[in-house]
Amino acid sequence: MTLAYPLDDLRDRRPSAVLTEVVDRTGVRMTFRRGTEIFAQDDEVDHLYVLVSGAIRTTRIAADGRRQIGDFYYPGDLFGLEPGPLHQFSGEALSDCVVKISRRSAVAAAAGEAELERGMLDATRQELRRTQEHMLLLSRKTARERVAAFLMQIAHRDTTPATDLPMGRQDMADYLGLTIETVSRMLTQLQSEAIVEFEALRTFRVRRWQALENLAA
Amino acid sequence: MTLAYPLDDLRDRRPSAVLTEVVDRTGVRMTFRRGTEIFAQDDEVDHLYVLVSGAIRTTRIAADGRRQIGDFYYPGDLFGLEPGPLHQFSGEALSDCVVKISRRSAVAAAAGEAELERGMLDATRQELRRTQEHMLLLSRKTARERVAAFLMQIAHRDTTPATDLPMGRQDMADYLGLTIETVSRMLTQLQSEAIVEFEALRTFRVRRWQALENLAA
DNA sequence: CGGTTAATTGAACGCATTCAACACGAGTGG
DNA sequence: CCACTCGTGTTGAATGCGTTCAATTAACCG
Repeated sequence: MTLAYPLDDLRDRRPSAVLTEVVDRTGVRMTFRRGTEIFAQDDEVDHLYVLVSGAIRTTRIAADGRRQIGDFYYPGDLFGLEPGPLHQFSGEALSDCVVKISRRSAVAAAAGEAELERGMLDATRQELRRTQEHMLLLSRKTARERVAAFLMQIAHRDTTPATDLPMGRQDMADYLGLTIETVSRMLTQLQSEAIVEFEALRTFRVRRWQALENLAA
Repeated sequence: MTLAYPLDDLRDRRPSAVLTEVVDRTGVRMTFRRGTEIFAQDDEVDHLYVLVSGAIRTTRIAADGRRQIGDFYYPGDLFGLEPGPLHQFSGEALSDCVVKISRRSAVAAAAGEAELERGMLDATRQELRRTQEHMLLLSRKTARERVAAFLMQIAHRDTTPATDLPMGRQDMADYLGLTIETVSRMLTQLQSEAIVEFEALRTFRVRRWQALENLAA
């Protein structure tokens, strides 16, 4: 393997982390305002994106207008990865954010074709796993369980006591396959049972972890 | 790339097709009786499977007993591919079937490590795409639309006028995130509207393609 | 502050589920 | 050939969860 860039300290990382590192180092830094599009549905897939700060959602609009959120991404995440040559989802900034972007060919040049492929495989696998979990949530969970699982997932990723929700209720609803009203009701319910507590509309704190875990099933 | 097996005629195929071909040629041929398990949930992922004849389902049982079908596989399909080191799904024979099985290391030896990885990436991408479509079906479609979409998907894959359903109603229900009763009702409904026609419990014929497509949304 | 968007709450509705009974088909044995 | 049984699928009636439609409240931002 020939390296056109010093990556020796990356050898022991998992393959997708190498990609992340390369993009973070060599990619073009771009900022996106809250609500703007980073890539669009039907765009060609040619870049790798690493989120530096802020939060991203991937969205898909069906022909009849029904909206679905593919996933949410946070700092450090690689995103914009898709199974085909065209984007099935669009990528949008949930908040003002900083993204590092590289063309695939640039990553291949920096890390080697083999390393790129290894990283892509690893990253695609992670994506598949997330999608499978998401599918399970959608297929057999009640509204209550979905919302609980969602809050747990979000709260799980940061250590700070108060967790920030970068997305609005509509985004949560479209991710969970529910309506905005149902999401709101479940949040109220979980709060009234002292399982979570909302300090603001988009900031909450888990009060009873065990209860939340049991619910999330 | 060094080849320990003659694969020159495979050069122009898509990467996953190379894997399929290698497994089909060099793998161990095994037969499974209807209803038997080919690999189990929590088994180590170490093999590649190519279905020669019959049909397969992948199943996942949640802690609380809720059952979900990941996907159905047909002759020519590569299956048993998963994102992690352990199987999240079990693989079961829907009918008596013939499967060719290779260890990953054997495929790597036959086709080369790079070719294996390229093929795995391609195959994982296909898997991801199927899962994404499945997710869309589960998140925002009505029972009627789900059943219609399912029948269309099945009917689409073969050219014979009468399509065989290798799975029972319970499997359909668990794939579609519905109950067996709802599936049955929707089938009756679609039939009463002359959109499809059941010649037997597990054999149907599409009467009005356009109507079915419109429904499947 | 007022104006605007986002979120919550309430009431009625409807789709899918649940619970229960019935029909059908395949296989077995009298 | 019919009776019996078991597994599978269908149909019916009642219930309930999440949606829909509508009104109210809360948060955000100039």
